[in-house]
Amino acid sequence: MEGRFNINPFIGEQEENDTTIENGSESPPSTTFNDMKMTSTSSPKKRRAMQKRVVSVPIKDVEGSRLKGESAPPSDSWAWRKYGQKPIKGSPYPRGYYRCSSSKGCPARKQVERSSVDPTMLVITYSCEHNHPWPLPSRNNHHNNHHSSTKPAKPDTQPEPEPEPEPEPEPEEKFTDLGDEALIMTASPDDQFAWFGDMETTTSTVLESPIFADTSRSEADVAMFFPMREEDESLFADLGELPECSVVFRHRNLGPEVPIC
DNA sequence: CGAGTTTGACCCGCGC
DNA sequence: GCGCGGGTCAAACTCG
Repeated sequence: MEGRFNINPFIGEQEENDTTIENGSESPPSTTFNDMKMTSTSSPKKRRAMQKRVVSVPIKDVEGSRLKGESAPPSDSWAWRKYGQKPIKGSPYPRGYYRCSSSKGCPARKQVERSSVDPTMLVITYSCEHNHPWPLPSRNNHHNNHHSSTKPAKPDTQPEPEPEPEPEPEPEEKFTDLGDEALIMTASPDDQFAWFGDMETTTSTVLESPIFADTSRSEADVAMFFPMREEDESLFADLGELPECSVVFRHRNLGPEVPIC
């Protein structure tokens, strides 16, 4: 685990605009850059609905993964390609923009910046088109294991932890049942998602999400998203607060992986 | 040579 | 209508 700090993109979420899209009923986005532009997070109006998840991670943990520089990306299982960086007003730290490079059409993106409030925390915002399922880290993505794509080179940029899965052709259907907002990702513990449990248990990851704030989420709700075995339950006991847009890790033998965006 | 990073410019939405 | 700020593009550069 050393070199890899896994930040869970599916934790903590913040939806900005879900009004435009309803379950993919909207015409399929061409997912082109132009499109993405429209989806940028700041404008809710015309921008394509994007699911956002904000994750705060103790930078320390990240650093741990980065043996060398202070910004070596916590290698997660996915490849992220940095496509921009900008100084953010009000924050002494720049924000890095990453795009999923694990697969071609991967719509997932993430923004990494150090919290201006708490410099020891790294705030990672994951975004994905509403229509798209969160990249599902399939077992096939092992290549990510060697955090390949992301070059370990970057010395002081931000970390990039995110599982970027392979964009499936028509994933929407998968989530339809789960609900537009529900993000359920399943993966075996030994898979890329292992980081999830790892992260939660070994790091004091802070989940920031409106949903969290809103304690209205009952355990029952959580249960819905975290159907797991007892052992798992205990493992994720602390995760009970995961928001609907979260990831559900299911053992392979328990059922198919179902990512929900 | 390919993949990823860096950096400046451009575009778009929002607030005043 | 204008300016600001955020987000993305794209060319150039670096590294394995």
